[in-house]
Amino acid sequence: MALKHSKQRDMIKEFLMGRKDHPTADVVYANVHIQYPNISLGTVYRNLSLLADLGEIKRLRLGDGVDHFDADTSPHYHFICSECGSVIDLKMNSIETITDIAGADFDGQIAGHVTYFYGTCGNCSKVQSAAHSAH
Amino acid sequence: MALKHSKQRDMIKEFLMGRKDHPTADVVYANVHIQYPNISLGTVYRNLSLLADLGEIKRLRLGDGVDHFDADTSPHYHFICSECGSVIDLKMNSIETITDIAGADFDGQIAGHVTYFYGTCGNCSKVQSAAHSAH
DNA sequence: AATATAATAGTAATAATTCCTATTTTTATT
DNA sequence: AATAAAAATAGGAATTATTACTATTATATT
Repeated sequence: MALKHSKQRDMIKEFLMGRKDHPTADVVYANVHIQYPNISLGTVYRNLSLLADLGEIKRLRLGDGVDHFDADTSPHYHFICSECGSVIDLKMNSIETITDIAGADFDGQIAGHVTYFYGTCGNCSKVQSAAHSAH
Repeated sequence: MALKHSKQRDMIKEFLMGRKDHPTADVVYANVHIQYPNISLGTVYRNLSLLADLGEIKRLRLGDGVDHFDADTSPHYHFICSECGSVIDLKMNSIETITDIAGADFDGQIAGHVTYFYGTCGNCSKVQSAAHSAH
């Protein structure tokens, strides 16, 4: 049961901390694999899950069918672009009150909420308006 | 391209309209299969996706790795119980303002948000406190 | 150094969902 | 009612993300 140190886990965490684009498990694998060629995909999955269970990273489910991971565990929200799929941190005021609003007329215990926003990111918006004006 | 009528699709929609528990594709299959024994699982999946694309039903992704479906397309929010997995409609005031809050300092276009709440449902809360007081 | 145990690599298995194709249904037209 | 065109189906194969299995290796403890 006692946790043992592993180079693979260190590299996975370190890689994730150096990124702000919320990569998926296979992106983590592809990158760590460059510096540590015989790491296995199973090890990446196992450690991402372990780190998430320990609370050292966060697992993001953003409706695209693949889990994303984030080394930033501070409370914040995400935007996923419907065009290019990129995941972006949102700087925004707190919306924590929604848990109270939801619990006002409910007989269970609300522990929390999952929220993410979607639409067209800044880059894709620019590309679209450029393509439009070119016609 | 023109849509053609099918008994299978009717039965799937009808079944879904008679339920308020947001079943998954295989639950839909298991039930419709009773009255229409040679319907295939692929047909259930295809029609659920088609109906969702047409906007006649809603596809719910609630973080449990399986898609749920809801015949109620009016805007409302869901609660998923971490104990028993049941999905419950929430009657609550609007939280639509969160889209504006999120968009205040963002350079893309926010089209909408996905929010669901989790915790312990009323039933499971009762069971827990009963088990606790029995000690 | 010896031992115990956690972690790994590599592969097999699982689960949800989508894809494929020959056949059947539906719908429009005669 | 018969014909023809297109959509939908059944059944099974394929895909994708993820987890499980197991013999071997790495880590930590005495």
